[in-house]
Amino acid sequence: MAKEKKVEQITDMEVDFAQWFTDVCTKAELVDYSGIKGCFIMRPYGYAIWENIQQILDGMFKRDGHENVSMPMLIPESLLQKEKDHVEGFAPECAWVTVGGSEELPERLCIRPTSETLFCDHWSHIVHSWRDLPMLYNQWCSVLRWEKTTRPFLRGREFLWQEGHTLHATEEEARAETLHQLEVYADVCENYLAMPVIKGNKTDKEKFAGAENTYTIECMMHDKKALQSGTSHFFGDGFARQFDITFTDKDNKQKYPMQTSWGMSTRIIGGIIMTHGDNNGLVLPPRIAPIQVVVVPVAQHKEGVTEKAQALFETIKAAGIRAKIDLSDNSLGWKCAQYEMKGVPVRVELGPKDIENGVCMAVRRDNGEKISVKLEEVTQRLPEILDAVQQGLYDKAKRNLDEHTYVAHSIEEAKELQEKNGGFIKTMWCGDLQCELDMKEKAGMSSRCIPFKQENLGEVCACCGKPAKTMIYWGVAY
RNA sequence: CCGGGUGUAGCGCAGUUGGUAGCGCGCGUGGUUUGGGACCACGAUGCCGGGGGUUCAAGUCCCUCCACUCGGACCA
Repeated sequence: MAKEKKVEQITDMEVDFAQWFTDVCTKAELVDYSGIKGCFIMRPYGYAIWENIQQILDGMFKRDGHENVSMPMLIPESLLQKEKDHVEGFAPECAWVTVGGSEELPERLCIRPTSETLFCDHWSHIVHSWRDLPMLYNQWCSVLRWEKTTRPFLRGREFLWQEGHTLHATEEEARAETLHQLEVYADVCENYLAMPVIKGNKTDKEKFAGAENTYTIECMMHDKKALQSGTSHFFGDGFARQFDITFTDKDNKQKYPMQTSWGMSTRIIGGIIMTHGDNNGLVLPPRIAPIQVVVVPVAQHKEGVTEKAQALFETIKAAGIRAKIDLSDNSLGWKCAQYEMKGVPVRVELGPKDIENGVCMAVRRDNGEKISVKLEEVTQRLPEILDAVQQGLYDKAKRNLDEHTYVAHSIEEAKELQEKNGGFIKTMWCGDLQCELDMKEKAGMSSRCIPFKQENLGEVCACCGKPAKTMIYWGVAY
C-alpha cells in the first residue's frame, strides 16, 4: 500500500538537510519558538532527553569528586575585563543589563556567556592553602551569547549546559583533569549517545578565549559536517594571576593554582538528531530515549485487547524499561507514524492474533525489523533488543565517520575531496596559522582537531610544503 | 552583520485592478471503525506579525520595526 503522508510531513534530508533538521525539531515536539530570536522553548519531550543526558553526566562528575554549585547570572563589567584574551573573545556576543527597576546602574552587568570570571573571583576569596585544593566545581545553568544566526539546539542565544571549573595545586594534576573530562565526554557520546568521536587538541586559532590548551571531541553528522560535541580547557595560571588567586603550598611558598574548565551543552541534542535521524523523523539511542518502548494495541476495541495491552505495558515498566502505552483512538497507522517521528527505539504491537499466539511484535525504529516475542519472555528480550538498537546506531554512525574520512596531501586535493564527498580530511600540517587561514580561504574548511591518535601521512605540510609537525583533521563545522 | 525567501484560524495554504475573510487538515461532540497516517454528521476558531502612513476604504500600496527560514561572514 502506498504510504500517503498527510500530516506532520517532514522534508527529506536529501532534499534540504537544514529544513529536515528544523522539521524534526518541531514535529517531534522537542522545541517550540518563543517570541525572541534564538531563545527556544524546550518542550517536555526535548527536555526529557536533556534530563537523561544530565543524569548520566552528573553521575560521572560526582563519581570523580566534583560538587555542584550555583553562580550568579550577572557579571560586573570590571570582573569580565580582568582577563584580556577572555574578554576579547566574548565581548562581541555579550548582552548587558544597564537598568534595575527605574535606576540606571552605576556599572553595567553582563549576562553570563560563561562563568570563568565568577568562579575566579569567588576562589580568590576562599582559596588560601594547598589544603583547599583541588576545587572541583560544576554548575548546571543557562548562558547567553548574542548570536547572529540561530537554530534550535545547534546555536541559540540562550542555551543550557554544564560548566565544570576546577583549580589545582600543580600543572600535572590540572592537565590530567582536563584530559580526564574529555574522556568523560567521549564516554558519554560513544556509549550512551551512540556517537563516535575524534578526540584531540584544538589549534591556537580555535582555542577557547583565555585558554592555554583546548581539547575537543568532534563528531560527524549525517550531512558529513563536523559538530564539536564537548570541550575541555587547560588555563595554566593565567586567570589565577589576573584574579589574584594564590595559595600557600606545602613548602610554605605562595603560588598560583592551575585551572581548568569544560562544558557540554544542549547542542549535543542537535548532534543526536543529525547523527541518527532519518526521513521518518527522530531516531533516539535507547539509553537516553525518554520513551524506550511504546505499546500500541491493535484493534483495541476487540474483547480483551486493551486489558492485555495494559498488562503487557505494566510488565515492561516493572522491568525497569521507560515505557508508554497509547490507548488513544487514533488509528494504528497514525500511532506508528507518530512514534517513529518521535524516535522511540522500539514499538511493541499487540493484537488479537498475537494474544491468541501468546506473542507480541517488537519493531525496531533503526532498521524496521519486526521481531515476534513470546509474552513470557518480554522482560528478557526487550532489553536485548534495545541494546541491539543502541549498538546498531553506533555502528551505523561509525561507518559514516570512517567512510567519509579522507587523506589529502595538498590544499587542492583537500578541496576536491571536500567538495566531492564532504566529511573529514586528514593532512599533515606545519603548525602555522597562515596554513590554517589558507585552508579556510581556499578549501572552505577549518581545522577540527589535532587528533591524539596520530598517523604519519608524509613529511611535509599539505598547505605550504614545509616540514610537518602533526597530522590534523579538517572539515566544515556547525 | 550582508544577501534571498516568508509571515492570513492550531498546522499547511488561497485571497484578482484596494471594497470589510476563505479552503484543506487538525480541534470539539456523537456515532461507525482499527495488523501502517480511517469514515459520517454537526460544531467552534481570526489584533491578516507589530507600529506608522497613503486612501472614502488596506490582508492587498508605501515606510519602519519584529520574528521565522535558506545561504554567506562570525561564533559552542
